[in-house]
Amino acid sequence: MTDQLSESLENYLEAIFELEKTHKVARAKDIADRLSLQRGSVTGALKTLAGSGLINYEPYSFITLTPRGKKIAADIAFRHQAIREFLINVLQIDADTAEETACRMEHVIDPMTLERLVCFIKYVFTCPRAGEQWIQSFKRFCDAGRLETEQCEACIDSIARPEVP
Amino acid sequence: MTDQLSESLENYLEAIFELEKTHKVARAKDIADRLSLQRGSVTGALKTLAGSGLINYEPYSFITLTPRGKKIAADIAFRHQAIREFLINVLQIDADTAEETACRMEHVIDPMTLERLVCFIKYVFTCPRAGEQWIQSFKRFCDAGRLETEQCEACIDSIARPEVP
DNA sequence: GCGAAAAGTTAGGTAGACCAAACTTTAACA
DNA sequence: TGTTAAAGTTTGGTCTACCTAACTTTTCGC
Repeated sequence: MTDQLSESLENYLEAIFELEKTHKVARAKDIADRLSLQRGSVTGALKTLAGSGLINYEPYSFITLTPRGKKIAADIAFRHQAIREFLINVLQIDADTAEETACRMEHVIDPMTLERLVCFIKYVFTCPRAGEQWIQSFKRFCDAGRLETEQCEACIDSIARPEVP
Repeated sequence: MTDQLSESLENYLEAIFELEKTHKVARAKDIADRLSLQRGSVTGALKTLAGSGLINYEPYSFITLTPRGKKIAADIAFRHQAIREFLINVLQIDADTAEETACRMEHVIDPMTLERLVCFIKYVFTCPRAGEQWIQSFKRFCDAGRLETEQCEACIDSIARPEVP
């Protein structure tokens, strides 16, 4: 009941969550397609999830999340989104790679790291010392393998100071 | 042969790698202890790894990594270390949590993300706009939930400009 | 409303990764 | 050097998560 879900079951729950959003209800076929599994594999997982009280499931009927299931699924989706944002906006990873990596990392990140990650993204785009310009410079740092020291002076001077009342 | 290792086998390889460093050779008992497994479980895994040419293994004898095994193990250890460093030095996660999270993430990070992560750590501690002071400010940002805007002016003025010849 | 296609389920099977317990080999020391 | 404890292995079993293929139910187009 309260024990935590396997990576596999988390994926099912996440798929149902997304399908509910786009299609109102989730069908076994769509879940199978989304996770690249055979239809037969889905049935067993649905029974497990229903047994844990996370989805409403009767044979040959539609599948919906219970309140408990929705809460957990939303949490998984949040983890996914936070990691994806970090990879894309901070590390400047391409969208496809970021998506795939987020799919794997979402199952292994702990609450503390998640919290800090979210906070860090916010910090980077809030603190005047960092920001979009600073991230663009990171991208060039990656390509060049070194800091463009000759532009440091101008870069530092360009920092916008926030108004303090 | 060339197919990639399961998370489980990566853990065995990493354990053997660390034990070789500290004890010269790895013994099945130590591997079992390190991974919190029963001795019986280790034997099977060792056969698999030997079959893949990653370790030297004869029944009742010591275990060592082959060159190929060592290369892979070193790569796993590098992934582990990079993630751990990021968590501790950038996100300011405590050492124990960072260690545990790195143990899980090392199996799912892709080469591109790893490269960028390593590069990002270097960037943060190289770019004058960031650095140790900036990270300390991040820590306060996490606790306070907001930027200490009233100190922005002084913070920006305190940035050390690198000498350019 | 009927028949075929699509969707869902069931049954039987495989593979990986583990465990517990019995058994074998090695090592240690008295 | 012989005995015994520790280390290593084997065996048989479990659990999860898949698959394929046969079968059942539902849905949809005519």
